[in-house]
Amino acid sequence: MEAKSPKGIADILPPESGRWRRVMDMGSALFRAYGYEEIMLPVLEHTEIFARGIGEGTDIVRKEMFTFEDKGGRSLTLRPEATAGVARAFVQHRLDKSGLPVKLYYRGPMFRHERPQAGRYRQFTQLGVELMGSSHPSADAEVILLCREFFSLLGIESVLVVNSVGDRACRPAYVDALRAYLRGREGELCADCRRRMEENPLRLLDCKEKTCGGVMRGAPDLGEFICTACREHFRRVEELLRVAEVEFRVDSRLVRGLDYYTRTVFEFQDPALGAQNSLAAGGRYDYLVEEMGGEPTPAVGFSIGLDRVMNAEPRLAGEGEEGVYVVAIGEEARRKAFVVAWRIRGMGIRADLDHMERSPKAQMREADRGGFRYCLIMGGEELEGGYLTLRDMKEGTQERVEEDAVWETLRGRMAC
RNA sequence: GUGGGGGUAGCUCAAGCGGUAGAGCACUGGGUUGUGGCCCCAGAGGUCGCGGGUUCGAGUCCCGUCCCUCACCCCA
Repeated sequence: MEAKSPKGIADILPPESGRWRRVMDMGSALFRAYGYEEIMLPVLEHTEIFARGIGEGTDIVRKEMFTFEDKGGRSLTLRPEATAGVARAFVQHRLDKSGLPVKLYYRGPMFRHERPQAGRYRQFTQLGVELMGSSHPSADAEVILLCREFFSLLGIESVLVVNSVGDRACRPAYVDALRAYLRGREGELCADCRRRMEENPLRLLDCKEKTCGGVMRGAPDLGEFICTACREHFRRVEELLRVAEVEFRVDSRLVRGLDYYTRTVFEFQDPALGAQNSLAAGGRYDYLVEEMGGEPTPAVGFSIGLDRVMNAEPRLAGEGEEGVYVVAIGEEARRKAFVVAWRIRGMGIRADLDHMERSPKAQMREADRGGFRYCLIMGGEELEGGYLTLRDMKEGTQERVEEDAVWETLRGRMAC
């Protein structure tokens, strides 16, 4: 047996894991400040949830899902994204019954079976929000604003691109026009695009194949086919973004790889990141809930690719030294140190001690490396004198503390 | 699924034409019979990805294979 994690699936070790935790905690706090509550979703769903939600013809469903049969012969799939699961939960628990909108956020691992590369892993972490029940442009604007705020708090420069992909009323007409334009030009398209012509012609718009790009340059423009209602909706979203002084670019070729999107779609990109430069993406999905069997419920949301955010080197406030390392010299002192550390921890203060029978010097070094502000030293002298030595590792000073006064002293020091 | 690059110490990397495998960082101990960071000294740590071949001799050359990585594609 070889101890090795599966391809594209990685561990996140300390101290890196600490940076992840801080970013996730910051995100959660931010989402709550905007009125979103956490929904904790299962990692497994029935395969149909994704097949129907994301779209049978999408690459995700066609070739990127971890799908298997359980012992009862049901087909289950590790979630490749979260929105379909949120919609499923929304319908299953009749969340619309207790008042709209429902504002939820989630965080956790997603899975897609792709060839790994920079910024693309088979297990990756997403942080996202869904605002369900409102068709108002202010809902679109709120989630976009929230997403931008997330990046700005981390000091990450990102470019916001928005577009409208229309709805049931107008998109079919555009798709027809696109097909008509492409008819006769199939020979110039890549194999994937020839297939997509039937299943999801919109995807041809952002195909990166050179020849396809050439063909698409002359294609009808999505922006000109959008119906009046969608156009008006998009105009009001843009207006709100301007009021909030959000910089953005409209790109009528921006489409998403998931079928459920309608009207507003957007993406936050980091040009410095390489091929996988999309940090976050989202949009409106007004038909997904009814697709899942619920009441017609318009909704809008986004998802942040946390792995890519971490690759973008977020600026994090440094964590200063804190806590107490208990240094023990001699067996008797070790017994006592064990109890002292336990009591300090009981006070809610970070504390640690040596388990390796190391020298006092090595114990101090451990305290230094571990980022402890204080060392509480006890040895023969202290045991005899009935006091402890408290060393401030930052200032390099130390003082005697009477045993009975230790707890109060620590409590006082930790407060400031 | 298709290409490019690469696998040598825990990490980052060296080893002219084949000739006893090294450095920096990290780690452990010592320099201080009980005091961190800096410095000095010492130590520990390697199936040279794996298998086969050529050779007196292979980290080095040949064949195969696995893995990692970047890109296409896809997308967060």
